[in-house]
Amino acid sequence: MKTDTNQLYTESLYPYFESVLALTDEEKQSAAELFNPRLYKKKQYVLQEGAICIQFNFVVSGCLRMYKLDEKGNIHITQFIAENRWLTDFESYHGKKPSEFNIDALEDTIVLQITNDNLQLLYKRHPKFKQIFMSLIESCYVSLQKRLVQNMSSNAEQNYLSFLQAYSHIADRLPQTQIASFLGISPEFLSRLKNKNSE
Amino acid sequence: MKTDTNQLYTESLYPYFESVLALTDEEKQSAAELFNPRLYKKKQYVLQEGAICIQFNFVVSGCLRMYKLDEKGNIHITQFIAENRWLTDFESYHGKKPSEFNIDALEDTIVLQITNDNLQLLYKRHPKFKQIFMSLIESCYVSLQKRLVQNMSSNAEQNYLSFLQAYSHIADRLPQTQIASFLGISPEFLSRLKNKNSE
DNA sequence: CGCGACGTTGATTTGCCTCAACGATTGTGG
DNA sequence: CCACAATCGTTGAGGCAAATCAACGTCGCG
Repeated sequence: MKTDTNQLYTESLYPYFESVLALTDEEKQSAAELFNPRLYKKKQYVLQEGAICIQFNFVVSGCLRMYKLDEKGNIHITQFIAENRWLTDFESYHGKKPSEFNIDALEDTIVLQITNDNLQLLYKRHPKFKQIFMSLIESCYVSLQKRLVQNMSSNAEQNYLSFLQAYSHIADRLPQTQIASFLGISPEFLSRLKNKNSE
Repeated sequence: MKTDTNQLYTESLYPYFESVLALTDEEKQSAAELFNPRLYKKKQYVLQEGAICIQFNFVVSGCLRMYKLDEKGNIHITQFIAENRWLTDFESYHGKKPSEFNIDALEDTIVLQITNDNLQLLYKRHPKFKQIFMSLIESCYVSLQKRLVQNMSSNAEQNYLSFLQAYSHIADRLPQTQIASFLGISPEFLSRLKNKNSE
């Protein structure tokens, strides 16, 4: 039995789905039943390295980061995911393997979650969702590839500027240290870049 | 009407599909009908920047590279794709948009190609292929993410060494200039790294 | 209040690039 | 089949982008 609150959150899910394919009320209803809302407080883990990523997350409000620790303990941020975007570790979620990544909340964050089993159930009930999630994975791939190319073909300053464009919706909510870690540069150097640009 | 030669090539396609899901003879037959073989000579373009990528390519033999040109004319290689692996520009293929990428052949290369329309037809005839291609896209995403993290968390020397491991099947067929471009370092510096390691 | 995260600035070091020159190899047209 | 061009790999000298280490001020929070 779902609460009214859940119903409220799932409302924010449909616009995403319908940007790919229109849904019937029945399809919306199925989705609403199979997603569960959850609140993560700032700094709380959504996924820890070594655990299996059992949830596919849709961010209703707030912001998550995904990162990997290297052998020296430095963190490397692979993703910032804020409102109306999706996040999971595909390898762990799909293959039920222990994850190499961590996910935590940079702000208090409300997500809608679906387990892999429930996602398969959703596919079975309404094959249309296969198209939708295939399109979702594709767009994740495309943006990752864009980021890789951007990184390879420019210096830190240009990468920072194009980050500001691509992440204009959340850039001012992110601490500089986090942005530096995402860009793969030191916080000190990012600080110098900013000053240089504002002169 | 398909030739015996085509039949021969498509044989190499089934093992890939069946590593995800077992196929019936009918499903194999449908796939064989909808894929077309094509030979690209060394240096020949498979896709040129600005064109729409209408084919999804499965490499039967040989090796392709995908790359992007930056404003200075430097090339940045995003992929090396050899035997039994897949290559397309998803954004262009799916969205029918002009591509930002180039694909060409590093060796004489035989590919099996399917257009997006035929792929949709294949999905319609046998929905099982949706699962298979979804799994394919996922694994593309996963390996791209691994590469990004590897790149961010290590220096050029370690990146080179892990490239050799990850690409051990084709590393010795690739010119050093190409490998340098893939790693995002200059050919001169790669040369110095190699000498350093072999001392 | 006091501690820890954050941002800034300076001095120094270093990883990697650029430019240039040079052999070796491949390939190609006459 | 040879001659010449193009591509490839190597090596040296010099320069720059970015890291590192260290010190310090500010702010938010328990």
